[in-house]
Amino acid sequence: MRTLNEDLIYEILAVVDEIPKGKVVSYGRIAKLIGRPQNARLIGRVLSMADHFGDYPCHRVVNAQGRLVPGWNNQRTLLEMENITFDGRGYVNMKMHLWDGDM
DNA sequence: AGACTGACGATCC
DNA sequence: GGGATCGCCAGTC
Repeated sequence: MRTLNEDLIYEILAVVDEIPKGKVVSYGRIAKLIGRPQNARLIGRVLSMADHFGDYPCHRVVNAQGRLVPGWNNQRTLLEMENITFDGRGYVNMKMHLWDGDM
């Protein structure tokens, strides 16, 4: 049986791949979708190695504050290309771009 | 087995 | 709205 980790990766990447262009999702939102509402940190962990599994729009995943990935300054540029807008501090406008999820 | 860490979230101030 | 603290879960040392 696959380790919990492998199953987790599959589910997370599936959700990430479903994120429409011009939208962003918080880690907590994905965590809830995969059935681990309190494991939002796992999303980031998996996404960090998502590139090893394939090409996924991990740049569309931000935290609940709308903050981008620390150390990945280029993420903002990628999001701007997707018509994502930012507020004065460089945070994503969650109110406007937060993906509905499974709605 | 135990302790620390982290692409987080919610709460409190 | 922003900064600080606690809580969760899994991975890593």
